[in-house]
Amino acid sequence: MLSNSSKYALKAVLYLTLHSDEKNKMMVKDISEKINVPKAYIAKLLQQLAKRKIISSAKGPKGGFYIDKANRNQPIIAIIEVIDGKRRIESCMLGLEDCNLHRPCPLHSLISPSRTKMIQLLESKTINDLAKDLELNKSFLPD
Amino acid sequence: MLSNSSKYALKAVLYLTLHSDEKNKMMVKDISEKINVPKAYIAKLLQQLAKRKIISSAKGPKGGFYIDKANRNQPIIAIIEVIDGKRRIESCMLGLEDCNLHRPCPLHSLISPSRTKMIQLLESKTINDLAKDLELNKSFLPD
DNA sequence: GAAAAAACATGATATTAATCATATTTAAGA
DNA sequence: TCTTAAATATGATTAATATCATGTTTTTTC
Ligand code: FES
Ligand code: FES
Repeated sequence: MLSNSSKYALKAVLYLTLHSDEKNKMMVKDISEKINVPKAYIAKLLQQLAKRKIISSAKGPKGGFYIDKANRNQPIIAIIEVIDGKRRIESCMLGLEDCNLHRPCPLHSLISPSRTKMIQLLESKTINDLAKDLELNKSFLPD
Repeated sequence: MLSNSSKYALKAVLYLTLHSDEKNKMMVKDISEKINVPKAYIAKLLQQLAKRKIISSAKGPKGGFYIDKANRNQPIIAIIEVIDGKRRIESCMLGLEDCNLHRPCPLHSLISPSRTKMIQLLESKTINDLAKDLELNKSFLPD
């Protein structure tokens, strides 16, 4: 469903949402340690996210990554789309080019409704929504 | 979600369900051509499925793979479990060891219900159920 | 009981995804 | 304006999947 990279990216973004803002930027090194993902690996992912404005960044001393107001209100799926691409999550279960309603594969009627639901939730829930759950101890960031 | 291998396996099993029985076995070569999957690749998958009794097989001249009555009534998920393993489909979205209800990851509440639903359907629908849909032109096997 | 036709077992190669490394650019602060 | 601290860009390596190849065993048929 999600690539490893997307999982890491999501962890990093949520961590940043809880622990950074315009005034408090975080360095790759610290993020990496806290979320337990190799530094060079998460660096690459964070750079991709920054380039696509999912998160914010500043170069130079006192620089780092952070999440600003606008970043916070983006849907979860934005992260996944940048890292995995839209296709991965929406593609046909049996490997058809597109999941085509006019010529559905044998699994389509079985799983399509559930998947559509999932995607809708990923589209409607924001980064901030998930961060709130974490703050309220309704959920937990895995090591 | 599903590996390529699982997708191929499922295609092959459904094709066999429609075109084989105890009296009419099919050789790898023919299956491979019909479902458009490389011969050596699908052969390996079919052998795994046969060893785990998901499908049937017979060696020697006039041998081949086929689906018998018992095979037909197995749940779809049996195929996926043999090829991908149970873990792949049930694992936590954020990469936790198990999807743990006592310490759910941030995505859990969002996607777990949909995923559970999907799994239940894969458990309850049989190979035969999907084959029926194909016969009635309610669904189609991808090339 | 020998020859051939099939699955079976095992291993090799190729492709993709995950991980690591390093040189370049930018901006802060002395 | 020089030094340094950070992200950025790019590419190299490693590991996991997907794909291909080939020798071995079983069973039919003559
Ligand atoms: S056509 Fe395959 S999942 Fe929709
Ligand atoms: S704990 Fe992550 S999906 Fe359930």
